[in-house]
Amino acid sequence: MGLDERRIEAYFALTEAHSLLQLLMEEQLKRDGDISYLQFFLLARLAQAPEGRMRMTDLADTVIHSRSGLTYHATKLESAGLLRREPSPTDERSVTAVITDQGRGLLEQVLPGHIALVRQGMFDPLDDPQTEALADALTLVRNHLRAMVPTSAERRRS
Amino acid sequence: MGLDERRIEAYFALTEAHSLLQLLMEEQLKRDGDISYLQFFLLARLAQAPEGRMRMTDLADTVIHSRSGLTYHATKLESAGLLRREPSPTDERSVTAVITDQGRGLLEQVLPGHIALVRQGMFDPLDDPQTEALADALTLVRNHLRAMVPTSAERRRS
DNA sequence: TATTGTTATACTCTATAACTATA
DNA sequence: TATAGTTATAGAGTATAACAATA
Repeated sequence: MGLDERRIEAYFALTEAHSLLQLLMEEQLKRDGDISYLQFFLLARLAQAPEGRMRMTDLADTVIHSRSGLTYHATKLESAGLLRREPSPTDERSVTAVITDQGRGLLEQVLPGHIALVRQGMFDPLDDPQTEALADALTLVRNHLRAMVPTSAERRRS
Repeated sequence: MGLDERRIEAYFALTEAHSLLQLLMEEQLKRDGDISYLQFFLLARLAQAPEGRMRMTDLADTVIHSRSGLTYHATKLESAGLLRREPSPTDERSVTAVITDQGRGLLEQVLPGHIALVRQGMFDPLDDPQTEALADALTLVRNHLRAMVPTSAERRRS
């Protein structure tokens, strides 16, 4: 078939590891902040952006969803007071999503448990060199995939 | 916070890599076999089990879903002729899911494109030592998480 | 009593295309 | 004409608890 056993194993391990991790995360985030995994990621992504703000379309691309899907979640997060949407001054078609203080507060509330779970679930079984190697490889793969996957705007065109 | 930048980066890379990969997979599987990622995994898991058969509860655990969720998908796959359900001879409460010839046929139809995509998306950016290291680390993490996550029966009890 | 699988039900999420407005 | 975001709507998937049958 052209892809050796070792690689197939690695692929399935990636998928299953991520599924299991996500199951644990979903529980933790629900418990600590009554928030979904996806919404946590949206807030986390916003929080690390300059001034906590990002254009809707760019935000959609980082989380892979269709724009309508992002609108759906943005509406929910906005109702909960965790982000707000502002018109862009430079391009009036654009909307900028901004994380609120309350949104940052929720992140702070949820992050300690989240990070503890990441450490426990993902890094406890690895020593330092293995951790380095994993980080290096995953970063390469992620960057490669980013280039391969069309943006939400590109997908829409076709 | 106790978890260094490198590890947080690796964690986010895992999540994003898997999301991007899944987006590509979903398209490929839909196109080549009109099947979802989850249903592909159910069939693939069955196909690699002895005699292509597995107890419903065990199958649910490998794919992480609730039992009712598995019943939902098993019903769809059965309607499509891709698996069948048989009563277990040893325990009459149990149901055994068995992949059909048609199910194996669909896997064969879909696998070449799938494997090509795995190679292109996941392994093209890695050299051999990096691939080895990634496989080793992900396998350790996966096994560790398997032990951490309660089975569907255990989750039900609580 | 405990376990297996199913069902009913309500809910969340997703995806498409149509729509408005700005560029 | 192309792009940004929203909306309407329809469909897929999910989770819970209640259920019947068996251990």
